[in-house]
Amino acid sequence: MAFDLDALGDSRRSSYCGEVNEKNIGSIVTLMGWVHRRRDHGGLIFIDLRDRAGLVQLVFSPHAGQAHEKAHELRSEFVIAVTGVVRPRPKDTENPDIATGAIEVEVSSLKRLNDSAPLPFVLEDDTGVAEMTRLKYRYLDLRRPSLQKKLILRHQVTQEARSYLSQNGFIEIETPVLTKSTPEGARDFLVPCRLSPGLFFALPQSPQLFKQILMISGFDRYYQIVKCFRDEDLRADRQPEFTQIDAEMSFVDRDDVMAVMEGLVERIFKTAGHAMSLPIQRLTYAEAIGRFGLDSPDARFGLELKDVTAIVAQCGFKVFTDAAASNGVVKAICVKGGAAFSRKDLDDLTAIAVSFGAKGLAWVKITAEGWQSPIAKFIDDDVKKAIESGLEASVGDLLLFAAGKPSIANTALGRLRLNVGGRLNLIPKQGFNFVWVTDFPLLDYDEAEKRYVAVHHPFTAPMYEDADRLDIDPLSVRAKAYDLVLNGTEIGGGSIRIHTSGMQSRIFEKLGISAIDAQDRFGFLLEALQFGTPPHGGIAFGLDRILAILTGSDSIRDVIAFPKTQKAADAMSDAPSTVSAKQLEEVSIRVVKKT
RNA sequence: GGGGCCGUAGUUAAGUCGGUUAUAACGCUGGCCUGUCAAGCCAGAGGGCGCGGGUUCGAGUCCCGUCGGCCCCGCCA
Repeated sequence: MAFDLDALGDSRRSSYCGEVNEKNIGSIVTLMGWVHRRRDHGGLIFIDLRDRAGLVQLVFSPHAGQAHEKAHELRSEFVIAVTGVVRPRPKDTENPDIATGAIEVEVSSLKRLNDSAPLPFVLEDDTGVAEMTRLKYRYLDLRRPSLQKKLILRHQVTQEARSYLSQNGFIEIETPVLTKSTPEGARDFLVPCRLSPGLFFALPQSPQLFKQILMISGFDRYYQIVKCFRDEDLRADRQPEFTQIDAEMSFVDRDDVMAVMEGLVERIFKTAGHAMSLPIQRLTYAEAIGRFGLDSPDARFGLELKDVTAIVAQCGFKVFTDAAASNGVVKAICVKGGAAFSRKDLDDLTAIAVSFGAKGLAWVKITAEGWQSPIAKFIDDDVKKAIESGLEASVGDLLLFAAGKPSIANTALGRLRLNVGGRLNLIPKQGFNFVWVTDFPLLDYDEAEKRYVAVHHPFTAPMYEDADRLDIDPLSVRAKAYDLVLNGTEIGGGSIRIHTSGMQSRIFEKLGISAIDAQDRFGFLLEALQFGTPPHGGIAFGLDRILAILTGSDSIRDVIAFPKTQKAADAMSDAPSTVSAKQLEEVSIRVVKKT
C-alpha cells in the first residue's frame, strides 16, 4: 500500500540525531532529518537518520504497525520525522564507528515529510565524484558531513575572530561594495550605473582605502570580515570572490600590528584545536629568498638553497661564470641520497626549472668514482671539492644548480626544492609552520611596462632610514610590510601605511602615476591625508586559505559554500549569464562580439 | 595568451593492434528476508562513448575542430 506525505503538524524536534546518547535512554525523542541509509530486513528495518549533528540508527519493528509499513517505502534522502524511545542496542550490535553507536531509537511514529528523487551521486565522504557534478548539485554535496564540518568550522573561526578583535578594541565597520576603480593591482570587476550612463563602479579588491580613511576619521582600530573581488585567473587557492579578515590600527608600528595579529592567529588555531607557541618566527625577505628561493618560505623541511656564486665565479663552466660576471647568482641545493634519481626524474626537474624561467638545470650525482654530471668535465677538481664542502655533500647525494638573474635562479630552485621535498616525503603531513616575512622591497621594476611597481601596494610606507634612497636607488628601499606565511602559503599580508600626503604623492610619482592621474584616481585620499592623519597600519588575512590549510583541503573551493569553477562560473546557477536587451539598454551598455 | 591531464550507464572506472550485440562495480527498480550498520540473496532496467566534422568496408579507439572540468605558467598592488 502507498502512503501520502505527512504534514509537519505539531511535531517538533526534541534533539539533533547526532546528539542522542546514553543519557536519553528510556526517554521519548522526536527527530527530524534525512534518510541516510536503509537496511530493510523485511521484518526489522534499520534507518540511519542524518542531520547536521550526525547519524542515529532508527529501528522499525513489525510490532510498530503502520510506522513499520510506511518505513518500507522510505528511500535515500527522504525527509522524515520520527518519535520513539531511546534504548541501548542489544549486546554485540553496538557500532563504535559513530558517536551514537551505543543506542538506537525504536520508532513508534513516522511522518514522511518529503520524498527525494534518486540522487546523482551517493553522499559519502571521500567520494570520487567529479567536482563539476558536485558543484552542479552543491546542495547535495553540502549534505556530506565532511563539508558540513568545514563550513561549521568556518563559522566558529569567524565568530572567534570577531570576538578576539572586538575584545582588543577593534570596531567592525562595513565599507562599500560599489566603489571607485583604481589603477594598479588586479583587474576590477566593473558594475555599470544606470543613473550615470557610461560610468562604472568597481567591486573592491580590498577595502584598503576605506580602512585608511576610517583611521583618519579616528576610529583607531577597525576590522571587517569582508568579501573582496579580483577579476584574474583562478587557481586552487584563488577565487574571483574571496574573504579577508581585514584590520587596521592607528598610532602603531610594525611590531604592534604583528603582535596583536599573532594573538588573532593563535585564537583561530585554538578554535580548530591546535595550540601554537608565540611569537612566530621572523625572516627578512632577503633571508627568505636566500634560503628558500621564495617569499613564501616553507620552513617545514631543510634542503635549503646555498649561494655558490663566489665558488664557481672562476670555474670552467660558462653558464656559471657568465651568471657570476653579470650580476647574476649561482644557487644550489644538495639532495641527500638524490643520486638515486633516474634520468627521467632529472628530466622532470629540468622541465620544472624551465617552466619557472630558468634556461636549464645543472645536476651532479656524487658517486664513489667522482662526479657524474654533464658539467663535470668543465669544472676542476679543486672547485668540485669547494662546492662539495660548501654544500656539505657526500657520496650518494644529488646537487642541483640554477644560474642566472637572482629572481629567476631563486624562484626556479625554490620551486624545485618544494618538488624534491614532496618526492622524498620530506614535508611533514601534520603540523603548522608559521613565518613572518618582513623587510620586503618597496618597489620592483616592471620590464614590460618600463616602470616601477609597488611590491605590496602604493600606500605602503618605506622604512624611515631607507626613504632617502628613493631617488638614487629606489630598488634598495625596504617597505614596512610583512606577510604571514603558513606551510609555504601566504595567508596574510599588511604594512604600515604612508600617512602624509607629501610622501604619498612622492610614491605615486615613483610609480609613474602623473600628478593629474593621481588627483583623478586618488585625489580623495591625498586630500584626506592632509587633515590630521595618524600613523597607522594593518593587515588582511585570507580566510579561505587559512581554512583550507586548517581542514587539509586541496582547494579553497572546499571551504566555500558556493565556489566558482576555473572559468569563474557557478555550475549550479549557471552564472554569469546573458541579460535582456532591456537591461542592457537601461545601463547604456552594448555588447560587442569578439572577433 | 600558453603548457599538461581528463571527458564511456545516475556515479566511479575498464575497453588490447580500429572489428560481432560496449564491460564491471556501486547506485536504481522489483522480489525474498527479524540485529543490520558499505546488510544479504535473487531478478531486472539503464548508455552508444562531451559535441561537430573527417579518414575507413568498419571509429570510445585514428585525425581536425569545438565545448567543458582540473592542475600549472603568465596574471593575481
